[in-house]
Amino acid sequence: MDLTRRQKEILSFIQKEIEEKGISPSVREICGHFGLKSTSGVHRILKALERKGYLASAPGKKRSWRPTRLQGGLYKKRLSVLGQIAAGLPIDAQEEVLEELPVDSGLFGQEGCFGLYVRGDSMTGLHIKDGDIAIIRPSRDVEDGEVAAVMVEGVISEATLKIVRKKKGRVELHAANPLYEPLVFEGADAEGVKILGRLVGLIRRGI
Amino acid sequence: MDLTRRQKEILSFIQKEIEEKGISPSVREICGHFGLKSTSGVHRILKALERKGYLASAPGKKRSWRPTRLQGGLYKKRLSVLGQIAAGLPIDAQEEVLEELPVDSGLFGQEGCFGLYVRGDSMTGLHIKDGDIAIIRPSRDVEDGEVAAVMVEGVISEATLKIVRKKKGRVELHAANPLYEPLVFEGADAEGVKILGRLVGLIRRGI
DNA sequence: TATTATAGTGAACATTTGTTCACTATACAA
DNA sequence: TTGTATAGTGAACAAATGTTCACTATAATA
Repeated sequence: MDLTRRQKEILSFIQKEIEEKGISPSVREICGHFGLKSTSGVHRILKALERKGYLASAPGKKRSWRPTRLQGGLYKKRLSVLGQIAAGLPIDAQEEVLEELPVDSGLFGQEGCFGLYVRGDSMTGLHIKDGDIAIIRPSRDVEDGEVAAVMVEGVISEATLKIVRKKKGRVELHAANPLYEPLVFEGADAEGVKILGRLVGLIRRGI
Repeated sequence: MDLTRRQKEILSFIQKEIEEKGISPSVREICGHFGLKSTSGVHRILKALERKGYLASAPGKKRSWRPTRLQGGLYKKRLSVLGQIAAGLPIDAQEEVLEELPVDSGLFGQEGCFGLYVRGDSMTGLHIKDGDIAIIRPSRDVEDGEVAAVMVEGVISEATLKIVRKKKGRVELHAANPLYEPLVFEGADAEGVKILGRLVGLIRRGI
């Protein structure tokens, strides 16, 4: 019940194609990859792989040859989109993942980033639109003038994007839109400002 | 960006079929399941789901409609950034790849997309900044009013982002910035407008 | 030797299937 | 009202594709 060299080659080609492209190769595409000129030889090999239990197909249906065993693909670290973050919960709470984007989170400089759907028009001055996905790198603190995802205990119950301005003894949260007044926190109130992380990137889809 | 009821039904049917049977349903199988008698209506819905980023397909290939997310992340294809495209060269010329982003190009609805670095401020009205990476889906043509990467023979020697407006016998290329005058091409000149593809997404790094 | 399993070529067939075009209809908003 | 987005029907085209038949060739084995 062992596989011949050709059978192994074709089986692994099919696995690779499905992994890379998401659809199974046609018989002619398999021929092309191996420089073969006739489909019937490949078709016979597919039948052999089916008989030996490595492939399955829906007879007559296009691109239906596929492996029976799911190759346990270890996918790269993906980017989680956390829609709303309940107050007090740590960022790494996994229950809130709304979506996993097929993006290596290292794209934005460091792993461990996460995404937040942007709602509203408070950041249009920085060309961040409603519907965008803001990429946040977790951090307890940011520099003066940087954009951060923040929550304020008792005031803002979900994460919002703000420009953080630090003055002596107070913290100002500015929108990038003149229609919105800055929020100013002084003294003890400034302690309530919780910084979730710094804005490091943006993804926009469905334009 | 929301889905209609029909769109949700069809998306979830495709997900279920792939999960249960291992291959994507054909357009006619989708019709059959919902008791519809014509494929073109379903096809239009598939295109809508593609435009909204929920499905991807390999155009013309059988049974290639499949989810881009919320399902199995089998797709690892990366996104190539083509900085400048020399006039006359086909889009698929691989020599111009400036960078490979660790992003599944299916994130933006369809495989085969590529990126272009955005330079200048001509698209700030659409909140596209200098330094952004515009994600382009190759296409010979776009609908009136859509944003596209275009070249004009003898006038624009590298790809630029423009809003394409089609009138009778002429083509207008608008910037999304009142500082820039639209370019108007009439008659024979309109033939020189080469559309490289449609804007489908955006990535911003290093904020 | 004869037999068997495996591979490959070449041609052809019949379907499946994605895609498009031209209509119609409905709901909703400007 | 007009326009726009969404759905649906019906017909048709062109290409992709699985499958089969008839051949040849090579290596291993009884």
